[in-house]
Amino acid sequence: MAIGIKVSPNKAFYLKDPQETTLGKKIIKESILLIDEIGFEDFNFKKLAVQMESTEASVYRYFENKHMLLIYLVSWYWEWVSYLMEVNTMNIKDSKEKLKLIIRTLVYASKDNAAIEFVNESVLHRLFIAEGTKAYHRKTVDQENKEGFFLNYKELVQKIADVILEIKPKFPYPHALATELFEMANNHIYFAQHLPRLTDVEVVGEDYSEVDEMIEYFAFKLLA
Amino acid sequence: MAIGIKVSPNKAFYLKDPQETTLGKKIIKESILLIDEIGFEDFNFKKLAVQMESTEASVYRYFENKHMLLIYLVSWYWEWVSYLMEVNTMNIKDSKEKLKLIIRTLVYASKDNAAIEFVNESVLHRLFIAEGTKAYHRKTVDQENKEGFFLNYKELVQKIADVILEIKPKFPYPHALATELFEMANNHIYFAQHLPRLTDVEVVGEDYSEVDEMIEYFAFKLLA
DNA sequence: TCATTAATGATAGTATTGCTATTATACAGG
DNA sequence: CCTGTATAATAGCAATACTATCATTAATGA
Repeated sequence: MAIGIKVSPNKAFYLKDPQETTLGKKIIKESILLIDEIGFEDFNFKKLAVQMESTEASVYRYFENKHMLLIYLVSWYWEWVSYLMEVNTMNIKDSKEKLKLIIRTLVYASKDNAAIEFVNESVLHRLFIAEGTKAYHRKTVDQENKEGFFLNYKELVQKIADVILEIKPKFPYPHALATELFEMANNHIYFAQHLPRLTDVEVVGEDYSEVDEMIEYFAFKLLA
Repeated sequence: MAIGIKVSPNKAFYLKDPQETTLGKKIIKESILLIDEIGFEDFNFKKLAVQMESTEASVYRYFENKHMLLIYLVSWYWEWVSYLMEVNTMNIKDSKEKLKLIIRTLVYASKDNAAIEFVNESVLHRLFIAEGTKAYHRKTVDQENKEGFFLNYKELVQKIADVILEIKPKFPYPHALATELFEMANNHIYFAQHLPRLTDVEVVGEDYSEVDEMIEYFAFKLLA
């Protein structure tokens, strides 16, 4: 996300646009750090206010509750990855090469970058891996879906699916494969770090190359 | 799970074995129904007590908190699927046929069956699809993993991985593929029902056949 | 049959969470 | 300098997440 570019999550996510004010940006910045640190279950607006040296009431002026804040952050992540994908595949002609670069983007989403200064994308990536699915695994999913809460995810998947179809126009499951590539990237980074017997790859520090290799293997085997 | 067979989740999950008493069984039975109905976020022991016509304090004698109850239920599900897999592939010689039956089991886990009378496996399946990942996407995952909370999942994955290796001994990612088959089954049933643009399959009522077909396609393409 | 114990129910109470309301202060634009 | 807007400070309330105590019942067994 080049400097000056603004990520634009759905207006329905917030009561007041956090990107418009200093306090709002601080909420985004600090909530990412705090959720990453203590986990979404233990996170609340009181703790966030303390960490920000602001007040609970002020945070509530921006977001209805912590679920809406998570939706906002997760949506930001989807948009951010979409953007990275675009940038990284720009001017690439070969579809297979494009898919490789897409996979690399999904795995290494956090790659440092001239990004929005108040968002630590690397931490956001980790947050998404750990908490992302909680955004849509709720009883409210259908209503929220109607209101467009997950559009960014769908657009991301559509973009990947388009490339899949460029490679193999008759592939019967382009969206499902796109979704799986994205989910696999996140899942197997998490499994490698926390439940290693559920995977075959290792992650050492920031080195996700084995995950990248594996997903490439899966993708191209399926599209062979 | 033939009548008389007892599922045996880790003792560390509970304060007092719920399978040993009438009230305990009622907690299992009613909590599955209530979580399925209102979602895990809104679920609490007070509401469960009301639904059971018991008291909050009584529920707390069995489970430390709702997270531990979820771990118990999820673990039950993993064990139940493991058991079904065994039964369904018993006496099957051909490894490919075995994998097909395993996939069918993962997708149709809820298939009615001479099961434990106080657990509605069909509802448990739905609950797992919606809430399952919340059991291990928590800050406590490493500690809980050490205490063996996820052994049932690992054993399930190992069983599938063994069959994968029977089919293709040199397949480089047997555990990851096993995990993905399981995760895909759950994800795409959920996506088909709630976020259809993330997948290519349709689920109509209880008919998961398109999911089954798709996962078979993925698995055998990868093992070709 | 009585005494003992274990399980549950009934009730109460405390600390924290989730959220709303009110007023005061600061400070930015006209 | 005035006026509106954003934030801070504070309070408060209802719900949640437990814990403790005691009474009641059921089951066990001497």
